[in-house]
Amino acid sequence: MKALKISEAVVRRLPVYLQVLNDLRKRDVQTVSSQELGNKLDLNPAQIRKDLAYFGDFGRKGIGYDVSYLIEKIRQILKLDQPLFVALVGAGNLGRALSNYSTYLKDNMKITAIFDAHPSIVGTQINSLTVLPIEALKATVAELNIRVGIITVPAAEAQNVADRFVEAGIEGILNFAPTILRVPDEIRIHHADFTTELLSLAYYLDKEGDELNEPSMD
Amino acid sequence: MKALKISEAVVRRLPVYLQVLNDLRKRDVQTVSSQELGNKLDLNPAQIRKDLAYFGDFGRKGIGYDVSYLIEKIRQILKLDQPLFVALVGAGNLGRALSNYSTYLKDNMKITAIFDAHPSIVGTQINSLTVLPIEALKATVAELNIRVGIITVPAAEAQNVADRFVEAGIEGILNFAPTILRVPDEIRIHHADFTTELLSLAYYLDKEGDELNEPSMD
DNA sequence: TAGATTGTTAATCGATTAACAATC
DNA sequence: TAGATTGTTAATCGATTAACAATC
Repeated sequence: MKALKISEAVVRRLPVYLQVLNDLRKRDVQTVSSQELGNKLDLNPAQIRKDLAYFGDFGRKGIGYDVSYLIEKIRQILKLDQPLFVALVGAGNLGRALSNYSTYLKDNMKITAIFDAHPSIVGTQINSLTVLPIEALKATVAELNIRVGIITVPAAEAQNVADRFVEAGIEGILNFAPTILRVPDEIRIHHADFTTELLSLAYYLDKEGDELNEPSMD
Repeated sequence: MKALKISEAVVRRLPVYLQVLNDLRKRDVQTVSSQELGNKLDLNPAQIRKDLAYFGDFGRKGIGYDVSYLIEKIRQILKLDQPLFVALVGAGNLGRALSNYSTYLKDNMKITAIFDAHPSIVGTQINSLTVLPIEALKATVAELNIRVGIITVPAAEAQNVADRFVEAGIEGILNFAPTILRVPDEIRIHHADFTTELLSLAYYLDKEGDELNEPSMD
C-alpha cells in the first residue's frame, strides 16, 4: 500500500468522525463499530471503514475501533498533534465571533494574531489579543510562525487580504467572504461561505408546492 | 422539463454562479459564455452548461448567457424571487455577526426574529430587532411566516433548539453548531460548520513533507 | 456567411456500496 | 469456540468531461 491519492471527500469526513468520537469519549465509550458510527452520521459503514483504512489499520476485527486511539490517529492524520498558529484579518462581528470560538483550541489550532485595516479598531483588545494594523501582517506571520489565515473582511477587500497572506508566506486560507479568491496553486483555500449554504437551502423548501403546513398524509 | 432528480452538487453550485453573475452585472457585463464562467470558477464549461440545462434553455447558441436573465432564472430556481423569512436562535457573537450580514438581504432572505435563552440577552436590540425569549419561538414563527431557522448556539444546546424549530413547523435549518442534529427526514438541514473546514485545511498544509509514514505494509 | 457557443449524448472517471475472507 | 466486525476487492452507482450537431 503506497502513498495513494486521498480524495477530498475522504479528508472532509475526517473532522466529522473526530467530532463524533470526541463526543463518545466524553461519554466514556471505549469502543465503537463502523456500524454505530454510520448510524450516528448517516453514512454507510463500509465507507467509514474504507476511509479509515486509507491511513492505516486502526480497528480490530470482531471488536471495532478504540475511541481514544482513533481520535489520536485522526488527529495525527490532520496534523493536529502539533500546534498550528492562525491569523485572522477582519475584526468585525464575525471575526470577533470566531476568535471566541474555543472549539478548535483543543485541536491545537490557535488564533495568535488579529488584524484590521481600520484605525478605529486597531489597538482594541479581543481575548487578550491586541488588534494589529494590516501593515504588520507580513512581519507578524513570520515572527509567530503562522501558517493559516482566516479572512473575515467584506467581499470587496477579500482579494487584497488574500494577496497579503500569500506574500507573507501563508500555506492555507479559510475564506468567509462571499467571493472567489485568486491565489497560487500551492496555497490551499477553503470556503466557509454560509451564504452558499443558505441560498441552496432555499431550493429544498416547499417540496410539494403546498402551503405552509407540512404534508402529514402517508 | 420533467421533474428530473437534480443532484445536490448541482444545487450547491447555483449560488456560486449567482455570486459571479451578480459581480458581472455590477460591472455592466451583458453576456457571458460557459467558458468565461468556467475560467472564473475553475469549473469545466460543459459542467456549467449541463447544470443550467437541467432547469431550462437559458443560453443562446453562438452568443452565451445574458447575465441579467440568468440571474433572474437562477433566483427563480432557488425560490429567491419571493421573500423568505428566517429566524435565528443564539444572539451571541456569531448570531450578531450573521444578523448584520446584508449579503442575503438582496436575495430576498430576511432575518425577522432573533431568540435567545439567556434573560440577560433577551430584550436587547440587534439591528432594530428585539431579542425574544426562546419560549416565544413557536408563536413567532407562525405569526411571521418564518420557514427557515438558523442555529448559532453552543453545540450542547443545538439539538434542543432544533427540536423547537421542528415543533414550530420550520422547513429548513442552517446549523452553525459543530454537532450532528437529529430531525425528521422532511426537514432539510445544512451545515455551516467552519470547524470542519478549518480542520480539513490542516491536512493539506506542508505539501513538500507530504509523504506520511505509512504504518502498515502488510 | 463564418465563427462561436449552446444543449445534449456518449465516454470517462471517481466515489460509494456490497460482499466476504480473515480474524479478534 | 461462535459471533462480530474489520480491511479489501469487486460491483454499482453517479458525477464529470469530451465531443459535436444545431444554430445564433
